[in-house]
Amino acid sequence: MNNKELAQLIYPSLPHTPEEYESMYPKRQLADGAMVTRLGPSPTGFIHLGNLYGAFVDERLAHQSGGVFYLRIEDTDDKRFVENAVETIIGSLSFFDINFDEGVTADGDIGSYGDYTQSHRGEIYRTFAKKLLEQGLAYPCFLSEDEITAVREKQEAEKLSPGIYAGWSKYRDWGKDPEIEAEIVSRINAGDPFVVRLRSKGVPNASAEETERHTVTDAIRGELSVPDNFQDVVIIKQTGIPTYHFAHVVDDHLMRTTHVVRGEEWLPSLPIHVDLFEDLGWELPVYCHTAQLMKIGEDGNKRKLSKRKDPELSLDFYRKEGYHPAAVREYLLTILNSNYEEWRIENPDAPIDDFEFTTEKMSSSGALFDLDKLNDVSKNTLLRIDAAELAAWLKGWSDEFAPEYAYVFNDMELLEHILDLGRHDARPRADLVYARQIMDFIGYFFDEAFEIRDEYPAEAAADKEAILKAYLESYDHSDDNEQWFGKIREIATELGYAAKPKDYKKHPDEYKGHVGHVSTVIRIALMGRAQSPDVWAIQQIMGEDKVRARLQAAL
RNA sequence: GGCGCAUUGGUCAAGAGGUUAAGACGUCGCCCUCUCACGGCGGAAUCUGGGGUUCGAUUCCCCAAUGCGCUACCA
Repeated sequence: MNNKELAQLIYPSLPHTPEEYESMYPKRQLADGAMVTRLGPSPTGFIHLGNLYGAFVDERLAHQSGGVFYLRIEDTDDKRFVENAVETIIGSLSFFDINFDEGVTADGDIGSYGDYTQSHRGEIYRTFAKKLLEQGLAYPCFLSEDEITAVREKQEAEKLSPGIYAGWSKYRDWGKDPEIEAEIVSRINAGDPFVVRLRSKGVPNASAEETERHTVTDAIRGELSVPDNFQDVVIIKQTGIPTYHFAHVVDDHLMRTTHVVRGEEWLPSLPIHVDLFEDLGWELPVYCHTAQLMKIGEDGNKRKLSKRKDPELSLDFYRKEGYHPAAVREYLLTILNSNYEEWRIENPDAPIDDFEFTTEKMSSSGALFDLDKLNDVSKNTLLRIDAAELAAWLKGWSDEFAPEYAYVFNDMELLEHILDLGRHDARPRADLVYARQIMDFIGYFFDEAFEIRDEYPAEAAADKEAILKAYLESYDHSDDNEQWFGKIREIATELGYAAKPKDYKKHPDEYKGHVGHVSTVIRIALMGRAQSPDVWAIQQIMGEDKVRARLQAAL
């Protein structure tokens, strides 16, 4: 029996030939330089910051070059399936403005390179596996789990590389031994379970000098020197479903992906993929192996972000806290491309997509996630969003994640005034960071959240009533900022406080305190806290009634 | 254990065979100022170590250390 007959025995009926698939999925008609990228999540539905980081690279590359970005569901591991995962994935990403042109959607596939769900592509994978079988580049393997374990133990004892490769699976050389050939045929006929393994061409356990190497271009890391693969990896599992390795090669070829963006954890299996691409006679895509996002662990060491331990890793964290998606994107870009911040300083108002993203500027070492930096980026990002938009966005956030703040949104116009406080000054305030923080920051405007939080300053606590009484009596809501502060100065002076802090600093014995202490008393009565934006501006937004009521209550 | 990738301040990082080794966040101090924020000025803080190559290396090479990853019919 020859290879062809064996292949026929294993896969007797397949609807299409490899050539037919090639013509069903022809090379894409795209402009020069247009990149085709893809995101291939498994359907656990869990998308974390690391996924977003990678997805962002895919999205930018494709959309910046006039190419195509598509979603493929990689569900070759049936144990990982989670209900509604696809919707969750698409939803999480679109929240961050990452949208697909093609692939799986909530209402079926879009695009002519599908099916985009790997578990629906069994016939395609089997067709190409059959081709490899016919050419003797793959073989059926009946090794049981126990046998494989035994092999590995023996290899460990002999200090050899673990795995199935030349010399370790009798099925590999099936053509040479009639006895094995007979066994294979009878077991296939008997319906025994088997896997299809790649018959690798590399020399097992060769020394560094003897190992053949291939040069592969990585758009992030430059030229990679990849050794020959000698592992007979499984390409089709017992279930008939391909492994990642095989699915990656077949899909990315047939879907005409030009750039494969994936985490650096794939680097060690690159030899397998190179081997497979060569066996199938296909051109290699450009690989972009991204560095992992890390986090500092309890032990002080860097470590990969883990979904169990790190709440800030889950995209939900940002949504629940109310980080604006634009801020998260902005932050991600600062760690993705080292020249981004510089660009942003030069182009403070440009849309983020105007930035020319390049893989060359990506770091090949893993970045540590930095919440401080995110917060800073977020402050500046929010400054670029106008109050009405911000208010609407906050409402959406509250509706979904924080209904306890519903009272904030009863008067949207009022909210806009509050949010705009000090934002249009020559040197705008930057104190809005994320929704939950904003709710607290502006809380004193609302009776529902108002509380006296801070202590009255020691210098003026004794005069609290006198100050507030005098203030209330002199209060004129139509005073402008200057008139208003003039009155505070008068009150301060009358009660024995310095009208200017400097005077008090120079002659601390001559005064009880200074005008700052007096205004702090007023600030606390009105806002409940010792720190706030300009009191006059706040009063104008609050309205006279509320101002008088608060002062009265504090007496 | 084997293999792969990585290593510039606390964090993100630019950088080139000869530089006072950028910048941002954070931090500290000062200024502005009725508080805070904003803004301005200034400070502390970095090339993992050891060998080479070289007149000279943080930069190139080797080794080591450390970190991360892979070593599945997971992805």
